[in-house]
Amino acid sequence: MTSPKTSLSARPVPPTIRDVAQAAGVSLGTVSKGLNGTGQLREETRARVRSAAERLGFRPNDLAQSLLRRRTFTVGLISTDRYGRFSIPVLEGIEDALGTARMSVFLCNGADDPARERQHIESLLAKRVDGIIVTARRADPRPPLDLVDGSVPILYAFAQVADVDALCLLPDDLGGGRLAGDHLIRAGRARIAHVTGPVDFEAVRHRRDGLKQAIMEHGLTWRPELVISGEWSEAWGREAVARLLATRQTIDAIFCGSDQIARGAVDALRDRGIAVPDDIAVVGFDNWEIIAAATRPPLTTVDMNLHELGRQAGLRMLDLIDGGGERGIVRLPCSLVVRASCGQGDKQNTGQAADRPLS
Amino acid sequence: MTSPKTSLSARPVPPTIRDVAQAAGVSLGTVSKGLNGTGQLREETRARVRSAAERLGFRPNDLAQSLLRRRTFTVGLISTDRYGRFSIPVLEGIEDALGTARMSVFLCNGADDPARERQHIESLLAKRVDGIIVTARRADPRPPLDLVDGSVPILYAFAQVADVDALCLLPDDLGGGRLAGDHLIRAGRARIAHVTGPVDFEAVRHRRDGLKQAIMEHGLTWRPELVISGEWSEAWGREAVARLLATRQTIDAIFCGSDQIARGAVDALRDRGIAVPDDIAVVGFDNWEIIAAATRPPLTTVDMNLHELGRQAGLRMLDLIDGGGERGIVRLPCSLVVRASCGQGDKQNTGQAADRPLS
DNA sequence: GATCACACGGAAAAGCTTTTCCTGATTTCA
DNA sequence: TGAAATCAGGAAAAGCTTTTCCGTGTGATC
Repeated sequence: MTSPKTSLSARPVPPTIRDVAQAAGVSLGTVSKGLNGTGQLREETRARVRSAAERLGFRPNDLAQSLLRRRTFTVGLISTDRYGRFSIPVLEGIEDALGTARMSVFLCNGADDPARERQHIESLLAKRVDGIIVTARRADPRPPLDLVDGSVPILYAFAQVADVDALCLLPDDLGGGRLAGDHLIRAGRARIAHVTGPVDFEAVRHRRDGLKQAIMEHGLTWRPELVISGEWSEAWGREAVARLLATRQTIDAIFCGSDQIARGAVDALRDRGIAVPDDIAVVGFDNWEIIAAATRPPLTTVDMNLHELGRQAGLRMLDLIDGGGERGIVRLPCSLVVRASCGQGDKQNTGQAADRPLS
Repeated sequence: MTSPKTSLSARPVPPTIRDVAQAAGVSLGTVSKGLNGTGQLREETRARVRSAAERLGFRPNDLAQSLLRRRTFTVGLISTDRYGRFSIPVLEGIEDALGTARMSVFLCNGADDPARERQHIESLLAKRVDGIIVTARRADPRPPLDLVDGSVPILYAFAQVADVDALCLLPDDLGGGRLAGDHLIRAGRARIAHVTGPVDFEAVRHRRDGLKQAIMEHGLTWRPELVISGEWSEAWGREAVARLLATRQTIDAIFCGSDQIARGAVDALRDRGIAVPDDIAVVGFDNWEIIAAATRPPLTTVDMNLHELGRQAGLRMLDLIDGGGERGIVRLPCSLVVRASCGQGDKQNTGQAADRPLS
C-alpha cells in the first residue's frame, strides 16, 4: 500500500476478476459464476466470492463484457440543439425507456456542425453502440446519417429525414393545430388569426393545416389572409400584432406558432390596452414553461410531449436492436395545456384529443 | 439485398482486423502496423492493407483498443440541469477542449434524482471512462460523488461540492457583481438596488458582495436595505419593483440576480411608465439570450462565459488524467454584455474586467 | 467394494486489437 | 563467398470477462 512504487500519478487500478479470484481462493470462472448466479456452485462458495468482490470493490469491466457479448447496452443520441430546449426532454424520455432495459444513453452535441456530427458518429460507431438516435428539428428534412453501413440501427426522433426507409418519430403538429383551433372555437372564438414561423418548416405548414381543419369542421370560414409568417421570436409576435391590427380586420383570437411568438403577441396586445383573453384569446405552441408561465396572462399552449416522444423513441430503439424492421414516419399526439390566455376554456380538451375526430 | 438469406434481424457484422488481414493476404499484426503507420512494412504492403481496409469499411473496435490501452479516451459529463440552459454550453466547451485531444464526451442526465445519478456513475465507471465531470449548480454544495474509489479523476464544473480535495470550476460571481456595479456607476448611477435570488445560493451572496465592493470602491454608500431576495422568476422581479417603489426610496438603477428577474423588473417598470434606462437602469445576470434579447429594452447583463468554463474544465480534465493533482476552487471571470437596458455605457468595460482592480 | 451419477470448480477459448519478439530473407561488406 | 546487418512480416501474448467443456471428488446404488 505505502510501498515506494506508488508514483506521483498513482491512481488505484480497479480490481479485476482475477484479483477477486485470488482473494477468494477460487478460479476466474468460478468468480464469474458466483457473481452472476450461473453455473453450479455451493452457496458457501458463492458467498465467499461475493464477499471478496465486495471487499475489493470489484466492478466488472464493461469493455470486456461488451467485446464478448457483441453488445454494449448503450445508445448514442446525437443532437444539434444549441439550447437543449428540445433535446433534454427527449433525452430524459429515452433514458426512462432504456433505463428499464439496463441500457445507457449518451448525448453528443452536434452543434449544427456537420464535421463535428461526423466525428461523433465515427466515435459512436467505433465504440460499437447498439443504436443511434438523432434529434433536433430543422426547417428542411436533414440528410440521413452518412458513413453508416447499416450495422447499427438509426432512429430519428423529433427530426425529419429525407429517407423513406428511415424510422422517424415526430409530434403530430397537425393534431396540435387542431387542438388549438378547437379549443379556441369551443371558447366561442370565430375569427382566429395565425401568427407563425417560417413557412419552410414543415411543422409550420402542419400546424396551420390543423387549425384550418378545426375551423372548417366547425363550419366556420377559413381566412388565409389571417395567417402571417415570420421568425420564431417575440419581436415577430409583437410586430405581427401591429400588422394585424393595422388591417382593421376583426379578430377575437390568435393562435401562435410558438410560445415566444405568443408572448410577443400578448405583450403587444397589452401595450395597446387590448385584454387577453377577454378581447382576444391567445394560444401558443411548445409549452416552454419558462416563457409560457411568465407571460401575463400565462399561456394556454400546445405541448408536444417531448418526454413521451423520447420514451417512444427508446422503446422503438429496443425493437430495432432486436431486429424489428419498423420504418416510416410515426406521429405522436400533442396535448393542450390550459392556462389563462384563453379563458378557462373547456378543460376536457386536454390530453390525447388529437386522436379523436373533432366532429 | 433481396436474397432469401437476409433474415429478419440480419444486420451486417462490422469487419474485424482479421477480415482485413485475410483480404490483404497478410497477418493480423501486419494490418495493425499498416494502418497505424508503425512497424517495418514495405510501402506496397501498407497500401495493400489500406485498400483492403477501405474496401471492407473497417473501423477499429474501440472496445478492444480501450481494453488493451487501459484508456477509453472518453469522459462522462453528469448533469442535473433539466432545461439544458447551463449544461449545453458547458458541454460544448468541454467538447471543444477534448475534441482536440481526440477524446469524446458523453452527457448523462441526472435529472436531479440521486438514484439515477448513481446509476449513471456506476455505468460510467463500468465503462472505464477516463474521467467524470459533474455540472449543474444548486443552492447548497452538493455531496461529492460517492461510490468512487479514486480510480478515476472527478472535476466539478459549475457545481459546488463539499469536499476540499475536489477540483471545482466556478464563475467568479463576485467579479460579475463588481462588473455590473462598476458599469452602472460609470453610467452615472449612484443609488443601486439589488433584486436577487434566494440567499442560500452562494452565488447570490457573492454577486451581492461584488456589487458592494464596486459601490464602496467608488466611494458611494452601500445600502443593505436596497437588497431584496426572492425566487429566480420574472414574477419576483415584478413584485420586487413594486416593493422597492412602495418604500419611496430613490433609486436610479437595479442590478438583478438573473435575467429572468431583470425581465420582470423591466416589465414592471414599463408598466408604471418608468423609463429604462433613462429613469432607472437595469443590469441582469446570465446573458440568457432568449430572455435578455427579447426584453424591452434588451438587457445589459453579466455573462458567466460557460462555454469557456467548459473549455477550461476539459483542459484541466486532461491534466487530471495525466496525473496532475490540482484541487480547490478555481474562479473564472465573467464578462459584461452591453445591450440597451443601461444606456450605451462605457463599452470598454466588457471583457475580463473582473481581473483588474476597480480603483 | 466397484460402478455410476452428480456436484463442484478448474482450464481454456472467444471476442478484437496492439505490441513485442522472433524468424527468414535479403543486402552489405570484408 | 561467408558473416553480419538490415528488412519484412509472422506468431503470440496481453487486456478482462463469460461460457463451454472436463476432470476431480463425493455419495449412492447394486
